[in-house]
Amino acid sequence: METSSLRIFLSVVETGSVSGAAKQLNYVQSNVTARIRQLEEELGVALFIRKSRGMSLTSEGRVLKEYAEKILYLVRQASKAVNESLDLGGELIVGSMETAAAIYLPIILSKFHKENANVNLSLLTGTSEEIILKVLEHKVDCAFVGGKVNHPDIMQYKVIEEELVLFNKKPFSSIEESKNITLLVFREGCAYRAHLKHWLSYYGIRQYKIMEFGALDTILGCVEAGMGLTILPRAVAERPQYAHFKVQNLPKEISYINTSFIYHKDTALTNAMKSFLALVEKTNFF
DNA sequence: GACAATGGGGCTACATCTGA
DNA sequence: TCAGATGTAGCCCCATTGTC
Repeated sequence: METSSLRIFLSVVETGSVSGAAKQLNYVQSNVTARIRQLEEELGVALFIRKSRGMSLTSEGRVLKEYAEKILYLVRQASKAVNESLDLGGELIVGSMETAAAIYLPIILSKFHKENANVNLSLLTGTSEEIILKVLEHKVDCAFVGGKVNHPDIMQYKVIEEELVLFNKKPFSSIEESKNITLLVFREGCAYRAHLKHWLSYYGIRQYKIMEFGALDTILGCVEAGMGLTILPRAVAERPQYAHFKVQNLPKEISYINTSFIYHKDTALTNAMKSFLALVEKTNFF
């Protein structure tokens, strides 16, 4: 069994079809079909259920998927470790939710870069749920996410307790004004979005519209235009570029959320990873 | 029309053989 | 011993077919 076969296998799993995998890998469809067939012959089991539109995993396929992800992760780690031993620096992929990427990461990443100039550092942003999934799939080495993560494979510690505040063009004088509002939020899976919904249900407000965005600047631009409201850490309002926003406090019971630093318990502690962990530990986020 | 499977043929890497 | 020739296996692409 070759790693190239496992890559093709995982691509079919990810895209849900042979043609999708072929497009993703820049192969022709027949090549992917043949490689999957070879893998099935080698293992003596069917890995996929063929459908008229795409393929889905059999129970044996699901077992292989788990091992294939681990094997390819180990191969990547081995490559990183060898690069480090050759003093090539290796690489580190850091995941983060948008706000942490905008507020805290520039400080950490610039420090890390100064101390580890030969490490190829990548930053991947998304919602907390998306980033946690990527940590579990070993697609990022470590990450900053909102809230506490309850998963046995995740190592975590609190880096900061954020105070969340309401960003609205005209602050509410009473909660009655918040009926039929528009929420300006990140995609489903964002910890702040969940907190905002929690805040509304706290006051029994269930009628609202939702507008989703992918970037912090866009959300705040829409708040400024009077399109709706959002909740974000107070640290955002303290940034010079956002200092003109008038923010409103939330009830204390629901205004705090932890930002956690997480990594997979099986993550290989390469020099780059150790160095980043040490930096996060000694950084004062307040 | 979209998608998977199959057959045929080209290309490349590797092992083995052969002759100088 | 070494360089070139030959055979084989594996991977890939193209064209085509079958299924839904």
